[in-house]
Parts: sequence; C-alpha cells; structure tokens
Amino acid sequence: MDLDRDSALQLLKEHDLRQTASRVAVLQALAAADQPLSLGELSEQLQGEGGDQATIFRTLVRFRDLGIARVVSQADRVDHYVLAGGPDTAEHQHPHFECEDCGGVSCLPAGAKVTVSAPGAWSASVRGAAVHLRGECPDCRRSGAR
Amino acid sequence: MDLDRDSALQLLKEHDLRQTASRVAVLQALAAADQPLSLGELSEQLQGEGGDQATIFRTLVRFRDLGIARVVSQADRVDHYVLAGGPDTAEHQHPHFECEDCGGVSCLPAGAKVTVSAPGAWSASVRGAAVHLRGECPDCRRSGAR
DNA sequence: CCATTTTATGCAAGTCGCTTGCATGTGCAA
DNA sequence: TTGCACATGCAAGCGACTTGCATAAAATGG
Repeated sequence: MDLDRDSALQLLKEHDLRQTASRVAVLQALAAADQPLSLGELSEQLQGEGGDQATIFRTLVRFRDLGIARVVSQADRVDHYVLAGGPDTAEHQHPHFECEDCGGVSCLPAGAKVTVSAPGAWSASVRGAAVHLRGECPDCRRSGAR
Repeated sequence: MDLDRDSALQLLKEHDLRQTASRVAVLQALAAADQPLSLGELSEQLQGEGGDQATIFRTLVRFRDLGIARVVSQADRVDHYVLAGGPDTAEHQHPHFECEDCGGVSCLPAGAKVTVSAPGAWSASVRGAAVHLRGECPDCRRSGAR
C-alpha cells in the first residue's frame, strides 16, 4: 500500500498533529514498507530527510499513542513499527514472523492461519493478543545460515 | 520442576563444561523458576552467589549454544531464558505470553492450544517456529492497568 | 598431592538503541 | 503578521547486553 502526501497530511490533521515534513515522511515510509520498520531503519531510510532520529522517535511514540502506528515486534531488542489504523483497523493483526538468524521481521502471507485458545483466566488475554512466531525465515533456512 | 546439585553437575559434565558454583546456581535458578528469566532477574536473584553478571551472561550464552537453555522471549527488549533440554526436549515448546503492560513473560497453561499453518515457502519455517502471544496478561487486565 | 594447562571469573570499559533535556525554530490560529 | 504552543536538533543520559584483559580456579598428568 501507499500513501500520497495529501492523505498523510489529512491523517495528521485528524489527530490534531501539526503537519511537518518529518511526520509526512515517516507516514509515507511506514505506508510504503512491506515490513515492520525499526526506528533505526526508518531514520536511515529517511536519511536526514525525515529529521533527526530523536524526532522520528518522538513521532513514532506519538503515532503509537494515537493508534496511528503499532509496535508489532521487538525482535533483536528493537521495536518494529507498522502503520496500524485509519479506516481498516484490522490492519496488521495478522501474525508476524521474527527470524532468529537475520533478525528480520516479516508479515506472514495472507494464506497463513493461526488459531489460539486457552482456558480460564487466560482466555480473554489470549483472544486479544497478537501472534508472533520466532524461528528461521525461509531465506535463512534456504541459505543454511547457522 | 527442580534440579538437585548432582543432576546439575552431571548436566555440566555431559556438555564438557567445568563444574563451577556459578553454573550450578544458574542451572538451579532456571530449573526452579516457573517463568522465563532474564539476565537481570537471574543476576539479581543469585545476588553475587551466582557470580558477576558478565559471568552469568557468558554462562547463558554457552548454555544456549549447547542447547541447555533457550531464549523464549525478548519482551521489553530483554532476553528471557528457560532450561530447555535434557531428557524432555519438548520442554518449553509451548506458547509463551508476553504482557505489554507489566513486561512479564508467562508460560501458558497446559490447556492452551495453538495451531499455525502457512503456505508455500513459509510452511517449514512456521512449523518449526516458537509461538508467542503479545497482549495484556490476566493480572494486568484485571487491575485495569492502561 | 603438586605442577601445568585450559577455562572460567571479575572488573571495568565499550557498544547499541532507546530516551530525554534544553535551546531554537516553526506551524498555524487570531 | 504576530504570538504561542508545539516540533525539532543536538548532545547527553540510560539500561542492558558484550567484550578485553588480568587473575583465579578446575582438570589433568605426574
């Protein structure tokens, strides 16, 4: 998916956020990415265009608090964000895969199916939880890393 | 479960590791814990008895490389270890729950069921992956944190 | 039981990513 | 256009993991 400048500005306005170049850049980068991005990846990818890393960080925090973005993984001790909201709230509720070799985080293909259930007290918690799989991704598996 | 001193020593010997107080302490702490422990928790719990944090760290790394222990979660940007091996290898292959509020990591009760499947290239990776659920644990949910 | 060799341990310093304080700059409503 | 609340940059602070290096201790062979 993609996000044009106007939509980005609109999104910011909806949340009473000031429209700045940095925020638009972050929004578009997240929208364009086909994988969850970390603060580092984001700030590297935006190469100054998106502002200082601290700025991006604060932007991400604000986005997260407002529900615009979500952290979907902490693989390798690093938070990974995705755009998560707007019209289609269910966005990125699908399972994610964290590779123990390359540290990458991937969104599982549409065909993936996961069902979870737990008894008693855990029932509600489990139902609302995000699913993560940790293992070796297809690429690393193929290249036989490790 | 629990681990007596002799079993611990034996376990070390099996892996050609020197038998030291620190390692025994780490083994027993991991064995006694009913939840995955982080390096910090471990070094705090052993309070010097188990040696320096660097020592515990290296011990954990070695254990992990040898398959004696495993990292089952990186919740809150912190690795959490469990004893994972010995006779019952399937140990801790069950799903774990990471609470986004309190940061705790719990082993789901025996009754929990999880099934995952994915198409094509992901199939094998997914089958061998560890399952993690991220959400709000029953305790936090009850106390209405957040 | 002692000497030697191979590892393990402690301490301190280093690294990496996230966070935060503070002074400066800027979107935007009046 | 002006003023102010909010955003940005820079640099410093933190937490947790890692690593270098000198010292101590477990194994092993006499």
